[in-house]
Amino acid sequence: MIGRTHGCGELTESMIGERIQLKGWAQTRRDLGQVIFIDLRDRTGVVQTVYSPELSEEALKVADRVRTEYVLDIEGTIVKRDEETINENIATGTIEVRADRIEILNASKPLPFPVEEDVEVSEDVRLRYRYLDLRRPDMQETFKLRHRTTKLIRDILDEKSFLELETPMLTRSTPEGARDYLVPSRVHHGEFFALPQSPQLFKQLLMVSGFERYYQIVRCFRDEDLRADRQPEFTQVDIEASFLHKEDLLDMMEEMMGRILHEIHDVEVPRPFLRLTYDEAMNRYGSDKPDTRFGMELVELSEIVKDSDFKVFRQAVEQGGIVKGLNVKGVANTMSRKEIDDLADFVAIYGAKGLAWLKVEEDELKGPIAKFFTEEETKAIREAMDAEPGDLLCFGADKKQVVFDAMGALRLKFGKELGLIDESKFNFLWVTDFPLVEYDEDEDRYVALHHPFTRPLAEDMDKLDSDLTNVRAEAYDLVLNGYELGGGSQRIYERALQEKMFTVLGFSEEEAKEQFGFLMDAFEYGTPPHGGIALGLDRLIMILAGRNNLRDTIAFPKTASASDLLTGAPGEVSAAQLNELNLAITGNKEE
RNA sequence: GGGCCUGUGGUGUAGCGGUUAACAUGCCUGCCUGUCACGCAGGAGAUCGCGGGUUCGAUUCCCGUCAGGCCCGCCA
Repeated sequence: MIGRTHGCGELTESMIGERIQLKGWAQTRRDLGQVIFIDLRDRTGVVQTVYSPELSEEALKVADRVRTEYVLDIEGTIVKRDEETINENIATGTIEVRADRIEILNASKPLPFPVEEDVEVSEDVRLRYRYLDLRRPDMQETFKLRHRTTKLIRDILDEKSFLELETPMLTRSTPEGARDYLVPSRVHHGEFFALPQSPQLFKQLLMVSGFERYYQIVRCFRDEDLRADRQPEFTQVDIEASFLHKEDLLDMMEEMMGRILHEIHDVEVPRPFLRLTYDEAMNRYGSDKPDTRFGMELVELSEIVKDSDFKVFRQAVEQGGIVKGLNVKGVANTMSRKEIDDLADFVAIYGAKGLAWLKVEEDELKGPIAKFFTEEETKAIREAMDAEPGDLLCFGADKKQVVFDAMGALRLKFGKELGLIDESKFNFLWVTDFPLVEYDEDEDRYVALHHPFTRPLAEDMDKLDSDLTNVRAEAYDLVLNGYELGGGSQRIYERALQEKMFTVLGFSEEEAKEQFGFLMDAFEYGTPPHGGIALGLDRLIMILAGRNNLRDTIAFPKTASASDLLTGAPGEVSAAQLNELNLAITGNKEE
């Protein structure tokens, strides 16, 4: 078979008169009887091809049989279009290909949905025919963008002397963190591998090995429920370095992000990135991944209202909780009473028992709770919240976490609904000084907020015994437009400290040894100080591509219920396969 | 595990307690030499996701279930 001389989208006016050969898909066919137009598409773009008796009777006959998405091989000559037949909607609109030979390389059944951009098709149909969905030009663009981004990341890390090293997919299940995807071992009766949640332990071991700078663009697996920005298998840019100060690492990441934004969107990201401590982020935005593309920050009101007659506020503070306000500018008179009341249902999702509110008027605050506040309290609230007539003041009063979650979500909801978010912005920031651990009520013990290998902040080291919940971690999260793009930390590299950490987390000495002994053993052989970060590549691409769903950045993603509609995975396996693995399926689905 | 939304020709939608289930697009046939969302004429294509209930009668109302989506829990 003869090749092609050009891509459809590569043809330009400078090639007029050239004889060329193209291969691609019939995007549309316009049959006018004695002249037929076929828009031919390949991954480079689209060009109009023409068939008529003057060019070739035979080619016209073949073109007559062509249907949408037939695969074609054509030969012809590039000609300039007449002025009045120019199509400004396509890049090659000033020229066309007069074809004298056309061969149908393969036919296509009528499509389940059109291969075009901006056509709404239900998600299940798209996923069932993913190979057609991926043919759509906007999807092709997303994956070209993904390629360019990963190539740039590789180039940058290579420049900085990082080695790309691979780590196992079949590894050991560890109790901390997300639920593992398990793989039964045939050789070892009753034993299982786990697919990696991340290559965390291996990359640390590579530091022990003296590679000093490692990276990997690597698949990770977490058997947890999905979200728009969460898939059970996803790709991480995994980075680890020895002898590199935290500041140098963060700076390098900022440079990387800056270069990506420059390359992909020709945007210059201001550096250094904003930094917020975890406490600051929570207090100002009610989130550890704040979207800073708009203001509307939460306002601390606990002090002002702690002695007020409004029992809900007073008691919240008395019981160790907080009161936060949110000033929603200028909506007091545009929102109906029902719309305001419905906000209570919204915050209830996050565990809030209700939502107090006040409308700001010229000389008073109006609303069901207004009567509870003294003149001084009212004045203080107005000042603290920068209240102006027409504003709607919303209040959350409860345990800290409930207030943060509810008010943070409310802030985001209004930000989106009121159009306060500048979609052209790329707001990066670092969140630092996370708590090292948090208390897990279900497990009745402390669990690592990041993971158990995260180094406590040096100045908090002495609080590990006395004041554990106030020990901060030397950890940092990278946030972009309200998405957690990645996170990392400086690691523990001494056996004693690692052992201490496991003790704090409630591990017995035996358990720690059994599950992480290999790591602690390694620490005894000259382990360098090290730290690293992992970026969610799919999320980065999602934001860069202006999508709001991770599925659009993964070629073959899973549905919200973690199945693959294209292949039908997961599926049952034969009794023979189970036998070989010494496995038996017990019970019913319902149980 | 829980909450909410959606499910009607291939696709996207409309609809309503009683209809010949509507529209657009796609598909098929015919006509057409400058279209580009080609046009024109004709045609085929739907047990209204599935099961049960209420009712004289259900695509429509109710319950359950399945599938897809979003969210909470979970997850870094």
